[in-house]
Amino acid sequence: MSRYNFRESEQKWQRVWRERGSFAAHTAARPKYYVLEMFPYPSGKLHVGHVRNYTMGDLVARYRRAQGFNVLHPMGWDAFGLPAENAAIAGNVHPALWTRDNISTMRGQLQRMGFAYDWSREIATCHPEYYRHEQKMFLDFLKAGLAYRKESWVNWDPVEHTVLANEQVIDGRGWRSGALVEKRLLAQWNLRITAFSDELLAALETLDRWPERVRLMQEKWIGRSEGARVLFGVAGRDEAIEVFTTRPDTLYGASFLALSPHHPLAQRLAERDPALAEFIAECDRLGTSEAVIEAAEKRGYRTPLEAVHPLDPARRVPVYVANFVLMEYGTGAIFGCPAHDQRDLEFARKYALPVIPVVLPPGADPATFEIGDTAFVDDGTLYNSDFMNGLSVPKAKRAVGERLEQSGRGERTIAYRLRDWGVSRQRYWGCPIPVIHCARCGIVPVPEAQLPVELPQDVSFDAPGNPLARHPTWKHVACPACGGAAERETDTFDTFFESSWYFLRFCSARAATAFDRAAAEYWMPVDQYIGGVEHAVLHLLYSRFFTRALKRCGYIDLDEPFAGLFTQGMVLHQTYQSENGEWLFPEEVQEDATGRLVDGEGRRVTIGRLEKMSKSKKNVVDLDAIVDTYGADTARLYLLSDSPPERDLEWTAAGIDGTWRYVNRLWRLVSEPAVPLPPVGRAIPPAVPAEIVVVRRATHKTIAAVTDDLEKFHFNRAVARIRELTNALEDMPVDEPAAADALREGLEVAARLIGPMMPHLAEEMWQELGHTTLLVDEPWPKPDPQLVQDETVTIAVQVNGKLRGTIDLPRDAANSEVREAALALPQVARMLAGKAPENVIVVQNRVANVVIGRA
RNA sequence: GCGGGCGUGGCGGAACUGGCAGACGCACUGGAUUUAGGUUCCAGCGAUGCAAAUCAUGGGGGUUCAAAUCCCCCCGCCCGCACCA
Repeated sequence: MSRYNFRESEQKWQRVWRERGSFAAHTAARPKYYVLEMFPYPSGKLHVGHVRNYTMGDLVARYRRAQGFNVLHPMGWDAFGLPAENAAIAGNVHPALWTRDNISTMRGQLQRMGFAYDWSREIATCHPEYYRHEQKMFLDFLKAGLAYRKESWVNWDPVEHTVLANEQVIDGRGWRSGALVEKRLLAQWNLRITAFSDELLAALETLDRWPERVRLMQEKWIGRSEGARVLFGVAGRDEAIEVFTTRPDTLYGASFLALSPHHPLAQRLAERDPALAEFIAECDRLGTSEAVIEAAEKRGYRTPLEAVHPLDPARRVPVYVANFVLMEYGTGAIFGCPAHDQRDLEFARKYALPVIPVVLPPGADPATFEIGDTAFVDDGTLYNSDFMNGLSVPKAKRAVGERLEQSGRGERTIAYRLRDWGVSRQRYWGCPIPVIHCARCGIVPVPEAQLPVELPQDVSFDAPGNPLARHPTWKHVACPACGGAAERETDTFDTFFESSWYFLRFCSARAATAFDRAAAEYWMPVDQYIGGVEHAVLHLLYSRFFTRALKRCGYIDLDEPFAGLFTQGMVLHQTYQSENGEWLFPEEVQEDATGRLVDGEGRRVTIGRLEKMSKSKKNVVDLDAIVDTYGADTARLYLLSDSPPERDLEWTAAGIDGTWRYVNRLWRLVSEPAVPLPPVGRAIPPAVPAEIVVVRRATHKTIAAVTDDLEKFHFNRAVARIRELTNALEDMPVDEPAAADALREGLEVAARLIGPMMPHLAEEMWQELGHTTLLVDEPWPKPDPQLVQDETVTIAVQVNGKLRGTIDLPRDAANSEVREAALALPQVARMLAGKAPENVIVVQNRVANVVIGRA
């Protein structure tokens, strides 16, 4: 029995496609389709998670191509980033070389998978030919007021002299140095994404081919909330504290004010109050991560200040500095109303502050209503609130807003959670920010003619700090304005900068400008973007902003870069640990004679949790080994078939084995057909036996179902349908007349349908079936409408909603006919016992429910 | 903490707009073929039960002729939280 020779076949077809330029995209009159997968960071080797992503993208690209679309399907490298620098520090290899080698490895792996990319458009963002254009964009943003410099807080590692990412801060210490992290204020470049807050929020509604959850996450991230700014006086001082609140209606329930540790007033007080300074320092040790801050125990420091209530000057409330108040949101100060906010309530209980209810729940008695452990946060009727008494919450908000505005003690306003995008990084391996600092002229943009500002090659990583800043000559330049001695900016861009416009570069990857406008206007927006849900907010929001910023600067007339988005799940694998707790690679684990899992030396191995594949836990599979053993197509089909694409997938050895067996079954069906096949192109006789019609129906139903499934990204279901068709073809009644014709029809359909998933095998099948064309150039099959619908349907018969039997009737039979047939079923008749049913509900072609009185 | 999501046999999952729960596969069991292993083929496979039947979609409640699907409460797990990409 022959096995499918994937080694020969995959190499052969990859060569044929390459030689024919099958996947090169050109602008054309045909309708375009731009398929894009989130490009990888070249971290070393391709990860199975990447392959899952690209397999889906390839399926879409090949499917749309077969449907006659002019498809653009490019690939490139998000090549700047921290890991290259870490490798340089750890392994004494230059980031550029490390990156180049990784790209070369990973490109080879992608090519082995047979993905239909237009390789002539490959880009790597670390090349000056790429990043020079974003330097120009930055200068344009600067002119347009979309880029500016401001001080912001960062995690500082005092040993390494570097800024740390939140993920590099572990329990308040630098991940490598172990030093206690400090917070520092640093002048940083920012992009004014908040200028587009409303637009970015409103346009989410237009993204109807985006997952609901991603739109929701972005909506919450932008976090528009209507509220008020309220001025509290400070007793005995000529000073005011401005707070932002979404609940100005609860102002009479205020029992304290809380300032962010970074609030200017808090900082000023700390200068003369060592205990407060120590409290602030403690808060700072939490780092900048919002998750850590919010999860930490809520703590406050009581300052000697008392705030004067804006609506009642006789009332005073204490002023705290609290670790949970963020300087970045609102005004960096809040008023606490414990009765109607859970966090405030916990704070009030802890520091024995009064809890004054001012909103009465519907039906509650004002004389007895009290707040226990739970704040009342819903709508109700205001009381204890002077002029607001008796109003509902929305009406009270309006009333207090007007009152504050009249008295000059505040105003209604809208706050966003969204903050401007800090793009400065104190790192070497990134795109240099093209400005020059001159002692006389201040900040001077690098003249466009001098772009790109290239990274110096000769840098060292053997000392702490940013190698760019330490470089002996690079930063020293003449000021373009006055000609005097000046210094380059040594910060580089956040790597999200590169990924915020790469989809535009792909439209004309070798253009002398950032992109050719006509090409971009032809290809954009991306019709189908595919990537991990972990990018749901940052990358996707930055790209949406960037596109708008480019529009404002006259680059392109486009608002939304991604018309369709699909977010796929992760690839998980079992973890294994040895007796001493070390992680083990899957291939280090075996079964012993008794079926227990052991390592190479026969020691007991414990099975850990199912987790995302990661190098640190060693629960990874080697892609090259998989492709060596099973071939690219088997890996591709397995990744598509085992789980719904949006859900996580567990990689198992048994799973890929099963897929490999199917690949061979499919190949045998074509290479060793049960009956000799008729020649290519012979028409199927008009009249064939009923047994053959059944198979032909299966074939055409499969076309319809698979097409529908692919449209809806139900790839696992599409694979199941094709397997059902294969089962039907294996059971072909070969002795019937025209069986061979129906078999050829079914096999050709199977090859076409499986083409986007297993392109090499499909091409091989197509050739084996006698075709001289390339399957990749064949159109997508269309089902015969006559053969898609069955003539009879099976209708479920229920009694009181419980299945009691089924009846076969012609499709679309009259309700009366269904009713009669249902009542005639012996099981039903028995339960009726001669009585008439109370009701019979008939759902066409589906169900008949006989309702019998239960009395 | 906040925001988002998920939960169906031993396992991955299927089930359209509320209409036959378990398609398709993995694993397993029995049988056939094979020198052996593997492959291949046939049959079985949610639970209890001889059967009739009953019970089953994380748990509890509700709406409905009918609920995996809609509503309320609870539990568990996963993802994101702004300098990882």
